[in-house]
Amino acid sequence: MLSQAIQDYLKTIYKLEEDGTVSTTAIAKELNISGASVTGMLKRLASMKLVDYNSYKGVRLTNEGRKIALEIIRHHRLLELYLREALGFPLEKIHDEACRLEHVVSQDFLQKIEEILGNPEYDPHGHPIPSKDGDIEISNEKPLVNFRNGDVVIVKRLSDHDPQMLSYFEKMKILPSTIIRIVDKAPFNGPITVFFNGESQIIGNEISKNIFVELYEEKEEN
Amino acid sequence: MLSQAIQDYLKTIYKLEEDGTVSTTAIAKELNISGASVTGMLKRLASMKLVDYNSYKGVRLTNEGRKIALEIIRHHRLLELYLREALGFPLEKIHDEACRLEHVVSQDFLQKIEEILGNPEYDPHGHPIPSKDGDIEISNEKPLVNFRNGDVVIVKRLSDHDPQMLSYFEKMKILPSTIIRIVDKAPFNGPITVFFNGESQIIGNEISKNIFVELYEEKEEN
DNA sequence: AACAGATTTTAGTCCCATCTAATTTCAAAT
DNA sequence: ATTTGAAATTAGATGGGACTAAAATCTGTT
Repeated sequence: MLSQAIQDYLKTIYKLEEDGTVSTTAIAKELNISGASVTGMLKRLASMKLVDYNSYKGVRLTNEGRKIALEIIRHHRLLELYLREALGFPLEKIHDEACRLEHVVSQDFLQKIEEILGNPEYDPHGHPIPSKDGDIEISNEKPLVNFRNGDVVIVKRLSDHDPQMLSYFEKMKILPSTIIRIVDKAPFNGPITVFFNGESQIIGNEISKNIFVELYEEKEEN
Repeated sequence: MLSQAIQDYLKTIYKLEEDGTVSTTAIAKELNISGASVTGMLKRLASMKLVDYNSYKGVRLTNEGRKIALEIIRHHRLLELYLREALGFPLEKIHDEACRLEHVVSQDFLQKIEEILGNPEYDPHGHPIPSKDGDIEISNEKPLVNFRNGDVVIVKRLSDHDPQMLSYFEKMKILPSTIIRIVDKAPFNGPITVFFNGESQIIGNEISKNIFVELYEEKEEN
């Protein structure tokens, strides 16, 4: 069994990898540890063939490393959903709890909750849940702020970095599947007036960068 | 936060404490580690005021140490019950899973599952669940083997050390609350014929030492 | 081409929790 | 009272994973 520390490194590298190779400093920041510690661990991970590492040039996951990262992410997202659906956790508390549980739950446990949840595809923030084999949907939603007046969009995913922001989303009832019409974007990166759930709301420009949406295609009645 | 190792030591010492002070070797056996390691840790625990420790004379929990041990045991037993009741785990698998989860679940998590379980008093093996303040029922049931022909007893608790035995109990439907009549004890520590759930069964002498029961007092109809 | 500043790595330390081997202490029996 | 065998402790080592301080490397700018 890989240590919790190693699992956390792999998970972090996976998340950061969207922007090409991953720098020592980026990992250090994400995990709140010193750069020197990261260098040390990257060498270990490289010797275990979990990452490809070149001094001063950053790091990438190997296939093996990615597989493990996705396994942990699978645990995390299933747990988040279970905490929310079965235990009624508020959105802003699920992340931390899942971060601790993800390293210790057994396959039996995961199988049970997956069944109970009905083989879900997305976690409560809208992230896709990797399959047992490590397949994961590639999603390409964009931040709300990128869209234009009059656009009607559907929320696909919320950024989950800031618990307070999540708490705000929950209070506002801005959640995955929410359908939003952009009424007005104030100039100079000002607030955005939107319409959803039957009323107008104003949301800040910064926050709107953390709501990831797609253009909403009206479905035909059947 | 105390390390998982420390939590495990305290839990183990608590369990062994029924027989007065606890020896280094007993702890070592229980945790599957060397005696030398235990001596080292006992010194640390003593310096943290979690145990009273005298070289060569064994160890006892302080009140503070006992409080923490009971907290962990509370986690463990609530989790065992939840795994069984809510997730349908088989009896023999709940212990290991709970051992891993008990160190990482939050108070929020425990509160939720306690609610869902309806503030239970016993875990699936029949052990009392400590309260939040660390109060725990003192129970005084005796092994089935101690009773005599004709006695009618109620199962209070099953020994949870051997998963295979638990699996056997489950298959036999010998569980806490089961009412058993002792029909015949074969001589020379032979097997015991018992009657319960409408049929006779024969159980081995060894196994009967792991079923803890009390004399059953017939309740009046009301 | 060389320098400045940021990034990264090296060198050396620390703490936790374990280990083995060697030694000490205890307690029971002669 | 001495011996002896078990139990416990000490001594010293190891690996994991973090740290700080110092040195090395990279990159962008002049």
